[in-house]
Amino acid sequence: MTATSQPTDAENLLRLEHQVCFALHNASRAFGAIYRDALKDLGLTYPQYLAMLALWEHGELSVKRLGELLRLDSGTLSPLLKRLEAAGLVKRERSAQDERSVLVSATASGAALREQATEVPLEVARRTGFDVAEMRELRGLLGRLTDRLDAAGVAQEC
Amino acid sequence: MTATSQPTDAENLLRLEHQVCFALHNASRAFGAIYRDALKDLGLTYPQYLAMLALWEHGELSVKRLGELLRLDSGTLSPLLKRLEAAGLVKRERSAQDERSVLVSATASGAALREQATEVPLEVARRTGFDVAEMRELRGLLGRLTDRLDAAGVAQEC
DNA sequence: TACTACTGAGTTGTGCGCAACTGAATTGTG
DNA sequence: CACAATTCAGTTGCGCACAACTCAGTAGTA
Repeated sequence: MTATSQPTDAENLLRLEHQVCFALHNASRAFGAIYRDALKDLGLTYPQYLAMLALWEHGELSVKRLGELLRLDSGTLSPLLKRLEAAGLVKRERSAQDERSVLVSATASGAALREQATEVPLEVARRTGFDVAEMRELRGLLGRLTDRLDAAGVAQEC
Repeated sequence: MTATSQPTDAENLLRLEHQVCFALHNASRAFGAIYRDALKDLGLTYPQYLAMLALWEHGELSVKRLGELLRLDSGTLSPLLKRLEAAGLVKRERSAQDERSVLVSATASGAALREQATEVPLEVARRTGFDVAEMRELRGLLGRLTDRLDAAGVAQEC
C-alpha cells in the first residue's frame, strides 16, 4: 500500500467490489443457516425446498424447465431429485412425447408437505425481523446485479 | 394464487422474503462464475483467493484467526489450506507458544502471486461495469442483513 | 498435584455447485 | 432416406460448506 498518497477512485472501486462479493457470499451462507434450521423438521435442504416450491407452484415440470427456474443444471438436479424421490416426495418418469425428457412431479406425500412448509417462511420472517421496504430494495439491487453478472459472464465468449 | 382476493400482508411478506433469499443465492453464484473465470490463470478458487488476500494483508495468521476473518471453521479451512500448501503458496507450522495452534503464512511463491492477483479485481470490475452508488448501498444492506441473520441464528438457542 | 473442562486443528460424511463427459433420442440437412 | 448436429438427462470428479466427531494441548480447579 502507498501510505502517503490518498487512495484513488479506482482503488476504492476495487475495494468496494471485493466487499460486495464477500458480503454477498456471507449473507447467502447466513441465510442458509436460518433455512437449514427452519427446514430440518421437513427433512429438506434449502435447494430441495426450492425444487418443491417450484413443483407445488407449477405442477409437473421437466428437469430442463426446473433447471431454468432454479438456475441449476442436470449435474446438480439429477442427484437432488434422486434424493427427493428416495424420500418419496417426488415422482420421475420419461416423457412419452420426447423420450429424452424426464417429467418430475410431487407425489401425494410431497403435496402433503406443502401444508407444513407454509410455516417455514413464517418462521424465517419471525426470526429475522424483516423490514419489507428494505427487502424490496435489496431484491431489486440483487436482481439488477445478477443480470449484469450474467451478461458479463456470457459476454466473455466474444 | 387466489385471483379474486387481495394478497394478505403475510402472503406478500412471504413472497418477498422468498425472492430475496433466492435472489441472494443467485447473485452469489453469478459473482462466483465471474471470479472463477478471472482466477483461473492464478489456479485459485474464490475461497482460496480470499484466504490469500487475508494472508497478504495480515501476514502470518493462525487457522482460528483466519477462520474468524473468512467466517469459516476448521472443517472447511484445513483441507483448503492443505491444497494451498500442496500448491506451494502457503506454509503451515505449529506455534511454539501454543502447540494446539497452527500458524499459516504465504511462501515466497505465494507472496509473488500477489502481483498477478492485482489484475483480478480490475478484470472483474471491467466486466461487470459497477454502479458505485448502487454497490455501496448493496454492501450496506447486505451487512445489516447478515448481522440480523447471525443474531437470529444465535438467538435460536435461548 | 491430579483431574476436569475447554480449546484448536483435523477427519469423516453428506449435500450442493459446476465442469467435463457419456449415451440415448431427436432434429436438421444433404 | 441417411447421417451429422443438437438436445436432454445422467455420471464422474473436484472443491466448498457444515455437522459431528476425535485427539492433543492448555487452562482452571479441587
